[in-house]
Order: sequence, then structure tokens, then C-alpha cells
Amino acid sequence: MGRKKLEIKRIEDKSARQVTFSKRRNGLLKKAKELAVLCDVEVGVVIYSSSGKLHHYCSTNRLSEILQPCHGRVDAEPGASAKVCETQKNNYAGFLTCRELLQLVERGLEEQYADQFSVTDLESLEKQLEATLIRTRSTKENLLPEENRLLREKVGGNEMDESRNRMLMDLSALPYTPMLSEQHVLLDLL
Amino acid sequence: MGRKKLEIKRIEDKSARQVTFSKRRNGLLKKAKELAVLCDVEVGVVIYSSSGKLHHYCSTNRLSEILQPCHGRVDAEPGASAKVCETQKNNYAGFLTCRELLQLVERGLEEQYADQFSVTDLESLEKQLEATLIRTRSTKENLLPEENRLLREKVGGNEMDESRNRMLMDLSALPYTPMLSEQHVLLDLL
DNA sequence: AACTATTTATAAGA
DNA sequence: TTCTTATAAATAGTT
Repeated sequence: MGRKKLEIKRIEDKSARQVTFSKRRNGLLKKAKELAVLCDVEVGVVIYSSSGKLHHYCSTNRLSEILQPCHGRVDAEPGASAKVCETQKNNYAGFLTCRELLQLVERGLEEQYADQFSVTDLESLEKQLEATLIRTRSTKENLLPEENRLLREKVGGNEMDESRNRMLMDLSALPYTPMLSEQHVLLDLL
Repeated sequence: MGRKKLEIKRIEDKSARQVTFSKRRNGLLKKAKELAVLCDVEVGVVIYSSSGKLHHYCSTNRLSEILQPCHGRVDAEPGASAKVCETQKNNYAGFLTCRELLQLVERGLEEQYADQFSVTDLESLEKQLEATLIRTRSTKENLLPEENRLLREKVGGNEMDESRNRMLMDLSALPYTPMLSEQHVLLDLL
């Protein structure tokens, strides 16, 4: 985009690099905001300029807290930052949400990508993930009938409202795969 | 950018929102990469789609280093807050061993089993576990050839000892399943 | 910082 | 879904 097509490689001229950084940083942050708003998703962007300055965007406070637990220190008062970190700590003690839990796994994997994990470590992780996945499915399948029953009750009654109706539709959209046969196929595969 | 100017607000039509998400997510990740290369800066992008799937880009191997400015580089004021973050560092997944990581997952699931999670929560967890599982396998497959090479080198030499021998046998016992086809079958299944 | 010539991204449509 | 295309947006080089 510009007078000439630009090859994507490090811009050697420092001044030109700085100008491009400024333009494209703004562009990236703008795109991130648009994506978050248009598609109603959580987006986080973090940029460190070579001078060490931090630029970032987070579509929600929660994401910001999760991704940058100590980020508050960058622009907040020392006292406040300590408070943020304290809160964070408590989150990790045992009150993980579903999403936060998986974020931990994701982060752990990133670390492994670095270099320090062996094939056998990954084998172990893989096996445990398989087991966890199967257990998650099992739990879901067990909950389905009960949730369905409750919903039918609501629908059958007179108090059915819009939100309940939507919940029912969401549920019926879930593909039902019998747990046992699924396990067999999975295990054969793996 | 497109046939018409688009107002930046949540796209209500689900299908259209999904299409736009897919396009703009790719666009954002591409822009992030370009910025990182052109301007020689560190960039991290994280996107959670509403289905709970994680998409991300990171210009360096160590995602956590970028996403957690707890490493002193950006630390404005040292002292108390730095100390807090030092403590907190130890609580994060990035610094957990493989085993500790999975223990966290197990504990999190136990919490969920209690009662407070819905079918849709579990659906989301399931999806994220699938993605993580696939990524774990991919990493393993990538590491296998190199580890094999190193082991063969050792075995070929004279310094081969008992423990090395055992490692080799462990490795050769690993079933090798090509990553790509495996992904396809898995995705079809799930 | 502004200004444009171009390239790039992408909204609709096929 | 995937490709096509008209148009909007971003931006490289210039002033």
C-alpha cells in the first residue's frame, strides 16, 4: 500500500523504520479494535518498540488482566499495581474459569515450543490431554439429558420467554455423539 | 474496504459475522507479522473467537515474555512492585513443569464437575482441549526426527550406555502418525 | 505532519 | 465454502 510495493523484511534505515512503525502500529491497533467490535470477540495486541516502549490494545479488561497480569505496573501507581497482582494471584489459586484454564495450557505449550521439553514430555502431555478431553465429553454428555429436561419443562410451561427459547435452540444445535463409541474410535485413532 | 463502507459495530447476522471474523483475523495476524519484521519489534496478538477457539501470533518463541512484561524490561519503577511480580512469576504456567500444568487442568476440571458449569461451557472447553491436543502432537512430531538423529548418533558411537539405550527404545515405541492426515480425521470426527 | 499514488484488505456477490 | 471483483482503507514515498 503505497507508492511502491514494499518487500517484507527489516527496514534498515532507522528513520524510515521509525516512521513505518508509527503508521503501522496505529493501523494494527485500529484493525484489532474493529475486529473486536465487528465480530464480538476478545482481542489483545501487545507491541514493544525497540526503545522498549509498550503499546497495546485489549478489547476487554478481563483479557488484559489475564494476558498481562503485571501490566498495570506500566502506567499505574505502585500501590495499585500491587493490588492488581494480589487479585491475580487469587485467581490462579483455584478459581479458574473454563477459559482461563485453557489459557494456562496454551501458555505452557508456548514455553515448550521454546526448547526445553523433550518428546517424552510431550507424549505425556498428549496422553493427559486425551484423557481430559474424554472426561470433558463424558461430563457434557451426562449433563445434556438433565439440561434438556429442565428446558423442556420451561418450554412446556407458560413462563417461557425469549432467552429460554434461545437456550433451547442452542442446546438442540449441539451434535450428540454417543460417549462410548466415540471413545473407541478416538482410542483406535490415537 | 469492500463493496460498501462498513460501519464499525457488531455484525448481527451470525453467518456474516463468522465470514468477516475469518477474513479480518487473517488480516490482523498478517499485519502483525509484517510490523514485527519490517520494524524489528516484538508483537503479540491473541484472539478468542466466541466459540472459545484461540488464535494468536507472536513474533518471538517466548509468548510469555511478550505477554507478561514481568521481566524487568518495561518495569518502570523497581522495588516493591517488582518484588510482587517476582513472586507472581512463580505462579504462572509459563514457569510450571509439564506435570504441574496438567495438574492444574485436572484440578480445574474437578471444580467444574462440582456443578457450576453448563453444557456450553464444557463444549467450549472441549474445543480448546482438541486444539491443544493437536498442537501438542504437532510439536512432538516436529521434535521426533531431531531427537532420533541425536540418539542414533549416540548409539552408533562407543559411548552408548544403558540409559541412552533405554531412551532409544522408548522413542521407537512411539507410534508415528502423520500430523496432517491425523488432523483431518480428528476434525471430521469431532 | 500532510499529501497522493498505489498497494492491500475486504464486503458483497457468484 | 471458496473465488471473484468492486471499492474502501492503509500506507510508501514525497513535500
